[in-house]
Amino acid sequence: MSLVRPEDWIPHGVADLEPRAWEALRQRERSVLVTAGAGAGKTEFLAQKATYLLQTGLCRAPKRILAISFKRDAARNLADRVAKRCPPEQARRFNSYTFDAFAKGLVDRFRAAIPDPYRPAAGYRIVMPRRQDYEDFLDAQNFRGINVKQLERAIARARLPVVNSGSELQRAVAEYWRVQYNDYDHVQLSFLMLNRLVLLLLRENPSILKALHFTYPVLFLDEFQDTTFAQFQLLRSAFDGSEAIFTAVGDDKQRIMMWADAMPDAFAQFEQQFGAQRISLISNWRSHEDLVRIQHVIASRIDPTVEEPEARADRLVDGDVAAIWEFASADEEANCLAQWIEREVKTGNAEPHEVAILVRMRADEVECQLSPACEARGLRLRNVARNVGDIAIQDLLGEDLTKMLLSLLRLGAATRSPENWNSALQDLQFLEAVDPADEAGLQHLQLRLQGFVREIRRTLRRLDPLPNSAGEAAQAALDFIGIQVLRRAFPSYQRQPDFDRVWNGLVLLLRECLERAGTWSDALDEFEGLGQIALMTIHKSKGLEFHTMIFYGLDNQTWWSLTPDRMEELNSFFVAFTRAKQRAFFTLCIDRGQPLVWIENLLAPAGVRRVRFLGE
DNA sequence: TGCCAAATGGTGGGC
DNA sequence: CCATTTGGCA
Repeated sequence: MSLVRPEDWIPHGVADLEPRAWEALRQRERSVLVTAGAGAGKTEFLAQKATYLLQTGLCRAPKRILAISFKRDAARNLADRVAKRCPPEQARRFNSYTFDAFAKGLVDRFRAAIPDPYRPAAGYRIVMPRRQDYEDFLDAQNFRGINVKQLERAIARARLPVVNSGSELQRAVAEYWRVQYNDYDHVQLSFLMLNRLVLLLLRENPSILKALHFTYPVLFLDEFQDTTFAQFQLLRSAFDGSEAIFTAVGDDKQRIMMWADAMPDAFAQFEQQFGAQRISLISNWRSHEDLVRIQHVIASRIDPTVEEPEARADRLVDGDVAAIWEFASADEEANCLAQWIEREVKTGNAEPHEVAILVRMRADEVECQLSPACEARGLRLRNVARNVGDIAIQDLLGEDLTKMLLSLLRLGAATRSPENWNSALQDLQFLEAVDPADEAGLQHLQLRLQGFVREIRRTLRRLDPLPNSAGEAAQAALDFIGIQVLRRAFPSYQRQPDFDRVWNGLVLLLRECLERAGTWSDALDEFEGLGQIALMTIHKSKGLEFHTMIFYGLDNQTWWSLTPDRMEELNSFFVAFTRAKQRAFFTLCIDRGQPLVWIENLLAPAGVRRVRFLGE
């Protein structure tokens, strides 16, 4: 593989980088903290920098790049972008993990090196404790002066070994570890516990630390503003004292996870501990200049020193691009919103799935409030957080099982679908662990898939697209994969309850979709949320973008905490506003509460007005 | 058991 | 902020 000289390297898939992005890309002497507002392309920047380092040989085999994100989506997205630009032997050296996957990987690889009594049995299980589980523990162990938040924070900060003495909180943490290790063959570890185990592992094993330092001279950190104390500690314990160069990207104006233990000063800590140079990007590729101007008013309120971004997107709509819509009643609000969206769709301004309705909280209640009015106009609202059975729709859609079964069913519903054929073939190749170089093996898979497609087409023709057919259709696809094969390939489906949770949700949602769809193809579209208006909380919308963003409920009851001195709430408002590519609207209903006068005063000079919304 | 005052939750993610 | 739950006490 021939390498590109650094001075000859050019970006891939984008026209060019802004000058500051070039500076941050070429900085190899020290760590950089790339701060940038919404839509600046922070993730894309990381993908370009990875491509640069790999293609120029500045990161040369066997050295690797370690990229760490919070969400699986983000980690996968980053890996995909690099894989698209680099040949496989280079892309393989770009390791994109979530914090938790990275921690678990270390525990699994070096389990034997974890000192007693913390070394977990090989068959340990991952648990995701919910509030109730912590409460039950505190109840059972009679820790009465401790609440769930305190316990969780204490576990996140505890250094192993935990001494079972001293404060009640410390005793609770020690007791918690003991209880989780009670049945040694079925040790139950949460991700928080895995994090603490990694710290212990690295402290006790300098050789592992050395190996890490050797393998990963380059580190990327995505969404750095949301780093928790535990995660930051893990990074420090793993890479303090190494030569590793970090590239962290983030936006502290979008820091909205402090209530979930994110550090209040992650950027300052990073600059200090890792001697990082701060570089701010100024382009906004998402929103047009009229929106960017308004965004900057909010941004300046959050951080008076922030630079005004340069809008790099075109304005494609006429009329107001931002406003606060006032309604006389909640019913009028629902009807007018549905009517407004219906008109937008009819006039071709925006597709339903390009419109998002965002809420502060309680998306389920808002769904009940808005859904009937939407349905009455033939619009569908998808509340991504809604549970089907025991799993949220958005989680269900992210599951490997769902993705595989969906492409198989798609093959049965469509006459020709090269896209789904390829993804089904890839899934099959992974499931059966067939080597990409094994021509005969691949040939065999193709034949098997061909046979299946014939069969599933027959099945779907025989089964009417009605709710009662959901189970049988899904089962047919699952049988093709084979449940044993699936479980071998995906450890997360080995436990029956874990598999059932996904399976039941899948069948339930498919059944629901078949209630309103006329064909299998429509039902699968409905399943994926095609042509539906997305409804979600601001937190879930982070990182996403929509043609038109409508925030439901800009009143002092929904936003009880949006006061001039509560910074994190203003950040939330900023995140909501900056999801919009073309237009951002906010609804206010006197039924529900009073206007937020200080917010209106802030936005008024930027031309955002409160208007009494009238339907036609 | 019933009453009233005080506390609490609400926004999330991870193999 | 406010609806709901919890806790103390009679």
